[in-house]
Amino acid sequence: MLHEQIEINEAAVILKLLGDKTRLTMVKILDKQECCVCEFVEIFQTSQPAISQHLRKFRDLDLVKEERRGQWIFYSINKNNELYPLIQQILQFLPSQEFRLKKLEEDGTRISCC
Amino acid sequence: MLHEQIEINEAAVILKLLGDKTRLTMVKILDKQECCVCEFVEIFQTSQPAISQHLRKFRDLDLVKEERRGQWIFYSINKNNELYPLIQQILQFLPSQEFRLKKLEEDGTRISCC
DNA sequence: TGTATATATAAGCAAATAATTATATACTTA
DNA sequence: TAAGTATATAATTATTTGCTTATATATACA
Repeated sequence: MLHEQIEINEAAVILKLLGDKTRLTMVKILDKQECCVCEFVEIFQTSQPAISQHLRKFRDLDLVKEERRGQWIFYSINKNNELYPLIQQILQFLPSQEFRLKKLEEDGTRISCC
Repeated sequence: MLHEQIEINEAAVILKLLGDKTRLTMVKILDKQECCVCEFVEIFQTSQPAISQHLRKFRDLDLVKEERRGQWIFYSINKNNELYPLIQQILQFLPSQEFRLKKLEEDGTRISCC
């Protein structure tokens, strides 16, 4: 067995968290680059509170790091989290989502903040 | 990239399915041995319809195979499912649940069917 | 054939979840 | 300091989920 073991209950919590297409996409993006709230709002064409609430769930599990820079708060994935190896394995199966940020750039909507 | 890619939406569906401690434990067990409904009822100390409903979700995604033998229906994991490689990776992080069936045997409650 | 056992399904309900709307906080800049 | 922007939080609501109870189906066996 190569991995640190994760208790079933704890694993179920993280899997449920990732079992939402918005959050799963967010994590896939954050695994490659940091991102601020306004970009997620643009990418998912949803409300800012909806995004903030998804991010809070990640924060509550210490899965992301946040760093304020001026008005903006940048989120990145916390690779030190004990659950990160599991997350990383899962993300390997998912297609790159870099096109989403590329699209923002092309549209000129990769907002001021970034 | 070693794996077949899985669309984000499809991955979110399976992760949500695994994001329940009962179902996650069921899959971990089924990955090692087939099991019938009555055993799950005993293991989880829950109702038979509750177990049947969990199993139906697996069947709907073709994640399990069922085989009737007399009165009993034995479930096993469908290793041919395109999502199985992802599931297998996830299960690697989880502690063995074989003790649960061992306990049934010791208790003499590894019921008539098995 | 009648009764018992194993399983599935349907209906109803309570809890959990995810969105919305409204508001608060923090920072920037004029 | 006032106005604007980015983000968080709280309250409300709609939807989803997982359980229960009741019932149906399939098989076994006396």
